[in-house]
Amino acid sequence: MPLKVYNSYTRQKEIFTPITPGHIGMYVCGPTVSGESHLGHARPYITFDFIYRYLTFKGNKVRYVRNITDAGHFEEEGREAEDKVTKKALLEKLEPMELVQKYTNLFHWAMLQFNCIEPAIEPTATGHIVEQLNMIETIIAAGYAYEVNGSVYFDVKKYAATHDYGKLSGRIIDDLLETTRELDGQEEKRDKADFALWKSAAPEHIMRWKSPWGEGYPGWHIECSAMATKYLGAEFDIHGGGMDLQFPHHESEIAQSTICNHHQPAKYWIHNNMITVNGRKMGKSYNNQIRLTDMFNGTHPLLTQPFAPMTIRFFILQSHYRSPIDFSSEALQASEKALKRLWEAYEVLQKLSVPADQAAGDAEMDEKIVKLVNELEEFMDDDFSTAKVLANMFDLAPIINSIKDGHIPISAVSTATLQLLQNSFKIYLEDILGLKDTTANDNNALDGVMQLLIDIRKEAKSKKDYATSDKIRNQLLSLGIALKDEKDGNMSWNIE
RNA sequence: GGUCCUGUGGCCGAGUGGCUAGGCAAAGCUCUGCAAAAGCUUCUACACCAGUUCGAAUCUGGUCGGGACCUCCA
Repeated sequence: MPLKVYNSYTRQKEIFTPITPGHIGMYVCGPTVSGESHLGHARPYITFDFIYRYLTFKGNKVRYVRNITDAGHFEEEGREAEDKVTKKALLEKLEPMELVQKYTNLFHWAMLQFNCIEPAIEPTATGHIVEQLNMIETIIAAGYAYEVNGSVYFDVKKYAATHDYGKLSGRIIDDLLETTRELDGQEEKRDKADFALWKSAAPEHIMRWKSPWGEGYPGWHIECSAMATKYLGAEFDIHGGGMDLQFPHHESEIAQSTICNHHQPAKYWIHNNMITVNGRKMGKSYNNQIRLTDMFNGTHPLLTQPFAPMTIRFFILQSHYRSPIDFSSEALQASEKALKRLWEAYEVLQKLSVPADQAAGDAEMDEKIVKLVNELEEFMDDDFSTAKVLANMFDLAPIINSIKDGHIPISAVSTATLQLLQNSFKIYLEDILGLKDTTANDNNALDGVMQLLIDIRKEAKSKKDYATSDKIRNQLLSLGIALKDEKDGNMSWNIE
């Protein structure tokens, strides 16, 4: 079955065909490490993580490149046209690279919490100044950029005369909002639509590099173009990022790369939608961000409790990546419970076993299971519909639990079907959706203690000493350990 | 102002013109010493108005509401 993806560039779902069969180049805009990641940042990285996982599952070798923006984008509208990283560094009295390192480490830690597979290459902007300078020189030589007072700007008007500037973002240059504010550097530009490739650095600016136009630092857009070209070539398969990057960032990347490489950089542009708070995009502009560390700790006025990284991942998976999701503590709570239920069914499933070569005793049930399982790939092939994948899994969960409870006899399903079900749950839940058990316990001592308590409680119950059995169960619960009596007289437990 | 997206049951959210999305919450039942869990059942909606169609949540037009981008932004 062919994979179909929605290409932002053509605004339609297309059959995905890698440029080189079996190999895929994917570039995703990474974080600007001038501050701590918030909930909104989690979405693209989780989204492109399951996309990466799925492409790999489909038998492709994927080179996943995600940059670290550590040079800081100049603030085009800022009074001082200061480098963002530098500005914060001064406030915190840290060396710029010290700050960059701190937030890079924090970012990596958060990605680990979310069970995101690390990219194959994670290039930094500061590590690719040479490549960026080369690219800028090529653009100047081609006549599409000009230098003013040590800064270099891309000539959008000239480019647009012969190229499709605005196609990706659906923009018409003449319709761009007229800004009335006096902006730094604005008067240097020949046209308000022009964007900076290189900015001359003021004397107090710490991050600076030598260039043919004097000391300065690179513009934001050029870094992605330079790194993507270096590691993935003039044309690669996928370029991803948040929808808010379509303009001007990705539009500008297209223009730069097209002039340098004579080619639109990416065959497929994939953009994830935003996470909103009370209907408003989470971000700097609205000052409504919830930092990831606050999510994990529950330390934010909007949170009623801490939320585990897997809960957040599951929350994101429950809606389609191109739909906006509105954050709320209630919605997260629902996700937490749903994930728990699904995961417990999954654990039950892995413990089921049937005799080899058993035929299906209930053909209808057997077929139903096979159908639900086979649809999983169909859904993922349809532009990564993770929400539908989960819906089918929730349809399968009661069947699994019923088999365990005996409401559905184990003889109803064939050996092949049970194995298919077990394998598929593992592949989709763990390998593709990237979920994992967060309550997993690998402490042998605790296991032993729990077994001891369960034995004592069993004994008490058999003597109808309910005072003792209830005491054990209640005390454990107050410690956050839930003990459940099962049908066969056994007891199971898990840490809440 | 320009470009675009969107309005689904108590809440969150899938939705390809005709077929129960799913989750959470709630209620009832079964199981159970009690509880929890689990299973079964119930609650069955598509902002409003008009149109196209045998048939529209799904297409078209309009009205009203919400949002994104046009500035750093995931």
